[in-house]
Amino acid sequence: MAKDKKVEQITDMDVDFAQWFTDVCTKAELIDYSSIKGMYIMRPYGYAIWENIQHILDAEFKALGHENVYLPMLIPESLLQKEKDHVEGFAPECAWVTYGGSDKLEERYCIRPTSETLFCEHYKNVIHSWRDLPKLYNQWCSVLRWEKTSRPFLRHREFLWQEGHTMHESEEEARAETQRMLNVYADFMENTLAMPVIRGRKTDKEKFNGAEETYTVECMMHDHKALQGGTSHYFGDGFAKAFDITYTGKDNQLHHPYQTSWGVSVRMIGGIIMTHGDNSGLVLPPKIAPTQVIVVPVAMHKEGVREAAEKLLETLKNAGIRAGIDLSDQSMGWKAAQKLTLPLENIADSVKALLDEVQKELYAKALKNLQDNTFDAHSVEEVRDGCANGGFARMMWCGDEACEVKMKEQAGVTSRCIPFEQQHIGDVCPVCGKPAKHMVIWGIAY
RNA sequence: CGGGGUGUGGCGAAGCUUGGUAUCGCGCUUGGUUCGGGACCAAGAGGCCGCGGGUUCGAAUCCCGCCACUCCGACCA
Repeated sequence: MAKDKKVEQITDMDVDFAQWFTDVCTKAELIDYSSIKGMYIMRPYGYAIWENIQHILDAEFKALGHENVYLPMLIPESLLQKEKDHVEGFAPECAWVTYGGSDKLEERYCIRPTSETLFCEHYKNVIHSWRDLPKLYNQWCSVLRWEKTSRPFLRHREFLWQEGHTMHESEEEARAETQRMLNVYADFMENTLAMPVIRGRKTDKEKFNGAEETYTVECMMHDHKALQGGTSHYFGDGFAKAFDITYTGKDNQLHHPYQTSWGVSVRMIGGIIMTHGDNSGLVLPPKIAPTQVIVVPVAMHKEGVREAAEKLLETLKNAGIRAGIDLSDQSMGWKAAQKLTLPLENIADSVKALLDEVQKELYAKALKNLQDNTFDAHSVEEVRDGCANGGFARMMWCGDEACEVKMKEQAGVTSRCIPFEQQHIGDVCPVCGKPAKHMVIWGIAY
C-alpha cells in the first residue's frame, strides 16, 4: 500500500546505482525507449506523475496571476540570433528544420530548445504602455536539445517542461518575481515531493546563457550526487534591448521592461526516483503518487468479498484518496505479499494518517541523507577526497572563474550554487589564497 | 564526440569460438484443479536472431558499415 512494489528483479542500488535507476524507470513502467536516441516514451504511470506535478504547479502559478499561452515550436534562425550569448549557448545543440514538404526552406528553423526569443518577439508586439505590465506568461510544452548523452528523465533530447516568461516595469519587481518563483519551486519540492533543497545562486560560469542572474534549487540524490530541481533567471533588460521591446512609462518616456524566466521539467521525476527509490523499486511520496492506495481483496471466490472490497474503494475515493483495486485472480499468497492490513473502522482517516506519515518519513530520510553527506572543506584535496563518491562540500571562494575551473580539474567537482544561507567557514579561497567572497556548495552533478 | 561492454519471442538467458531445421526459464492465452501467506496440471500462441551489405550451396554464428542501449570521459542546463 502506498508503495509500488514490483516483484521483478532490479539491480541492487548499492552495486550499480545508474543501472538501478534505469531498471526502475523501465520495470516500474514509467518509460519505454523509442527508436531514436534520447527520445523516450512516457508510459501511463510515468506520465501520470507528470500530470500531478502539472496540476499542482499550474494552480500555484495561476493563483499568483500567471496566464498560460502557447507559442510555436519553430524558431527562425534570424530570431534565435538576436541575443548573442543566448545563441552561443544553444546553437550547438539545436536541431534544424530545413525542408517544408519537398522544398528547401529559404531560412532554416530551429526546433525550440527554449522560448525566450519567441516570447520576446511576441512581447514586442503586445507591450506598449506601463499599463500592459507586468506580463506574466507561462507555457507547458516540450523542447528539444540534441544532447550527446541521454538518460531517462534526466537528459532527454525532447523533454516536457514549463517555462514562465515575465516582463516588468522595474528591476526590483523583476528581481522579486525571480525570487518568488524560485520559492514556489523550492516549497513544492519540499512539501509535495518530500525533497529537501538548497536555494541559491549560480556562479557566472554555470548561469543560463543570456541571463544576468540564475537561481537554483539543488537537491542531493541517494548516491550523494547533485540534481538541479528548478531554475529561475533574472534577465535585466538585455533581451528587451536586443529585441527592441519598449513601453511608455508613467513619466511619458520610453523604457525597456525587465524580464525573468523560470522552469521545471520531467527531470524532476528522475529526482523523485533517485531521492526516494529503494531496492524494491519505485517509491513515490503520497502527495504526488498517481495511486496512493490499492485495495487488495483476497479469497475473491467467496461470496461478498468482491462487493465489500468495491465498497471500501468507494469509501476511500469519496474521502479524496487516490485509490485503486486489484481484481486479479492472483493467489492468496501473492496478494498477501502486496498488502498491509488496517481495520475497516474509520478506514479513510487511518489511511490518510498513514499517507501523511509516509510523506514525512520520506522527507526526513532525504534530509538526513543531505545533512550526513554535506561537509565543510578548507582545501581542494578535502573536496576531492570528500566528494569522490558524491557528497556536497561547503568551501569558501574568491569569485574568480579560474578557481572554479581548477576545482573541476583538481577535485572533479562543479559549483552547485552560492547558497542564500551563507556561513563563514574561512577567510580565504583555498584554491588561490585570495580573500573569499562567498561560501559555495561543490559536488558532482547529474 | 572519444574509449570499453551489449543487442536472440514481453522479460531474463543459452547457442556464436569450430556456419547446417530457433532452445531454456519466467510471463502470456485457453481449459481444469486449487486458493487465508509469493499455487499446480495440461494444451497452445508468440521470433525480420538490432538494421543494411558482403563471403558461402547454406549465416544468429564469419567480415564490413550503420543504429540503439549501457558504463567511463568530454560537452551540456
